[in-house]
Amino acid sequence: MSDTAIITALGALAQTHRLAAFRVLVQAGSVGIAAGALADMLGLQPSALSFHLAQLVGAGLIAGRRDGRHLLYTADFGAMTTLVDYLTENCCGGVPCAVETNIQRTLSRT
Amino acid sequence: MSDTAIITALGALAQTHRLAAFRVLVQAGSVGIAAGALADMLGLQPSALSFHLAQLVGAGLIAGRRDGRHLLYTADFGAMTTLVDYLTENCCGGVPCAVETNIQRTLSRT
DNA sequence: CCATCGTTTCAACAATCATTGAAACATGAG
DNA sequence: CTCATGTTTCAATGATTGTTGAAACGATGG
Repeated sequence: MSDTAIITALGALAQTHRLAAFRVLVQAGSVGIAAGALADMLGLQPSALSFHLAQLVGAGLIAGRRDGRHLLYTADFGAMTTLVDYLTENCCGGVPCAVETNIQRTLSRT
Repeated sequence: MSDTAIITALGALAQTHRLAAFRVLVQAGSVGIAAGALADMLGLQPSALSFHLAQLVGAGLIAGRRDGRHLLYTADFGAMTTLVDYLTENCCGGVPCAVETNIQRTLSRT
């Protein structure tokens, strides 16, 4: 993921409706959610949501696939991880640091 | 960190110069870097950098402190972690998932 | 086919953001 | 006190972004 791709991804998430949509999709998992259903959940006009989903797709954060008349959208977890890694890269000057993420905490509960 | 604070933070990072500045500060650690030195590194006019630093401060991602004639800026690691956690919250529907961050990899090298 | 449903595309407008240069402010040196 | 240095503030301009409504597109059922 290039520097400009990171900027695009951050910019895509830096908007109320897009962040909300992304989080819903992250929590929905691989089944995905149809555009219309998302629009209802978020209280957006179809065209407005379509605009925002296009930005998220362009940023590589979500993907859409057709299912009959519906378009199902799903979050791309790989892209999310790449983004997180980029932000924390060389964190604290490369010294192992005290920063602990919630993914890490989840995994430590074995 | 509220939803709007997250948006502010993401928006603050979603810009070439601000992302570059933040990353330099993240890697510089707690000593910090003076505004002028940062402007040189990034090739920005002082006023332009000041504008961007103000946005990062406003987003809580960095802090500035005076040292004589200089203003030293440092990254706020806590804010960074909060941001990362927010993005990955309820990742994969709450099921412990395969997403592994680089912070986590750093810490596992014990 | 034809009508309809779900979704996207487009054009237009308002609002927000980035950049620039000049001026102002704070600090420390002589 | 006065001057130079480091940094910020301000106003103006151009560029980008978000919203809206209407129109178009693709897929399905009758």
